[in-house]
Amino acid sequence: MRWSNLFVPTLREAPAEAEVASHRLLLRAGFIRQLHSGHYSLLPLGLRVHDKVADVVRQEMDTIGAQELLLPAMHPAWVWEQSGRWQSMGDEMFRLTDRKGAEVALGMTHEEVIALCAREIHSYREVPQIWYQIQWKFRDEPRPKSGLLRVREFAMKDSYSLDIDDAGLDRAFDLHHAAYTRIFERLGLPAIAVEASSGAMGGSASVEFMVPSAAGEDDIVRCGNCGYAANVERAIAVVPPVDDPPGGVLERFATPGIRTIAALAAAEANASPERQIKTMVYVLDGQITLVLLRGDHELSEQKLLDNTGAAAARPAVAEECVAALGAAPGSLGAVGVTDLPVLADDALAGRSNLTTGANTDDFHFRGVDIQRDISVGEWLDLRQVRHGEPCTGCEGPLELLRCIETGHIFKLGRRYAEAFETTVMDAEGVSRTLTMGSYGIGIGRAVAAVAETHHDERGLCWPTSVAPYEAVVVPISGRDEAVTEVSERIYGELRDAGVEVIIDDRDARPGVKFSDSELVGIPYRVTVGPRALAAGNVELTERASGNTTLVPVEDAVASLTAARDTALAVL
RNA sequence: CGGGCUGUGGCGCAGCUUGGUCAGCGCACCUGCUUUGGGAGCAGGGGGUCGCCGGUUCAAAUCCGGCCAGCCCGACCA
Repeated sequence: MRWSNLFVPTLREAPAEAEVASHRLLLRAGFIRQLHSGHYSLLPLGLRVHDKVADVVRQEMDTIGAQELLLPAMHPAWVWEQSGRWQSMGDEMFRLTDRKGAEVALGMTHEEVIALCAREIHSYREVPQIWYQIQWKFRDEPRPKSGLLRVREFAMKDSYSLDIDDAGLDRAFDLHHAAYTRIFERLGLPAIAVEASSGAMGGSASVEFMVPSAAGEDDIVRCGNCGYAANVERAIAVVPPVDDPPGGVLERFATPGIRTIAALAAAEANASPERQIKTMVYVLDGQITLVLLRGDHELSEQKLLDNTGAAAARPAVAEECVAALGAAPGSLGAVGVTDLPVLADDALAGRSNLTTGANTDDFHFRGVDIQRDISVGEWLDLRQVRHGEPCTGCEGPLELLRCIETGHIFKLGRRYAEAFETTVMDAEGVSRTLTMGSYGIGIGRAVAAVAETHHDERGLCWPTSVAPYEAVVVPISGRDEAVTEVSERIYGELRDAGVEVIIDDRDARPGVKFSDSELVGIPYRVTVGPRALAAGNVELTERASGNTTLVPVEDAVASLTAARDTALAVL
């Protein structure tokens, strides 16, 4: 490809709306353009990277025996009604009406369609199956952001395993786990596999592949010592015990104007945050519920949902608190509350002589003994782990890491197969419902994650496995015939050698060509200039390291292909 | 959905407070000449209903109201 023919609209300055590195650089380097919030056009270079990422995924899926298919992006409403998700998906599903008045939706995922296809399987002899597709998915995200990281339409590789029993599902799950590990390695993504919440999908195992990045939206906890890793939605840590002074007598006292844990700690002796009870009022599936945590602990809403089985949780508004308890937030407590469900975090178990709100504005209780004074309905793990807390496995300090979720695998079980009566006959002639697993990788998000992980102040530094082109030949001084001749020759030979190469044949100054090739992030550059050429040499520059070596003209192609092959072998 | 910010040629911005020779600057683009190892120089040139609608006014990019869009934080989110 000749740069003069290539559509790469590079920008000297990044558009103001781009904040995170991948968004800025993908825009500046001419890979993507936004059409609308959450909807991006992939320009030629962007599509090449996208395709390469998809190909890596495809190869590794094929390696574990998965078969590619392609399912419709538009689904009739009844399919989603039959699985119960027409309602539960809510506003996140794009819905429209066709000319006949029939309701349809743009698919956000394909469990239903797969379960329907799988009805063609009739015998245990025909399983296991792993089917995958790379398909455009649509989700009406409340807030698209960060370029390709969170969008409303995107290509996703999703695969589905179909098995007759749990052992088969376990095997399919493990195959995917291994395949995903290889995929992210090949993409140059330092993904960490973490235990995750299954969320609304249910299921018995759930692992997310997380790439550390400040641009991410999820937090994970990791132990550098023993390797424990989990999404904060599930993570646990050792909570060092707190010594409560004995002899607490329940006593109400005035706390005028005090509304926060910190203010109470400052005003009252023996009421440091870890010796207070934080009372949060939540509405769980419509039911007002008190949620109790240690004063210095944070609630994890996902744990609240997961551990109660509730479908929806939201903090109660002040009016609801007053109506339910007689006081506004800041003076709330669970002492003596018997008409509402009370959930308490495990870290409060056995605690005594604590301080908490008295359900009268400007009053608190001291001397509270959880066991004696509060009717706890259920003890649960509800708190969010904090940076530096001891690992439950080895006591090593846990680190909290912000990450991009690039992959998620989990066991669905029989929910969808049951909804569509997807059954097979087993060896005994008994009808058995298939069990499914679901395994996703966002292709565009992976592209962004690679950009996020591989760039410097000059631009992108693509790993060779996904680079839009592998090499660029840069002739310096288009007027020098020897330079032109050697450049064209090397360009032709590289193409013949199977290298994806561009020649920057533009009538531009060297600085422009260097800057553009670095911004775009092509891994190898061959610079042909009169200076080196006079001694029979050209320069070979590696984008990522910036290292330049002089090589004789006749060795250039061999050196470059060797370097590329070495890089690809590792990926 | 709550909070904050922003909409002026392709990109980055100034102008708005104090309405009127303000539609302007840098980059990009076009033509010509020169130039060619890190985003060239000179000369000439093209391009903008100032997000949209309405109002105030002799006069609106500028003031007022409404709407729309985008970005950021939070909530939400297989």
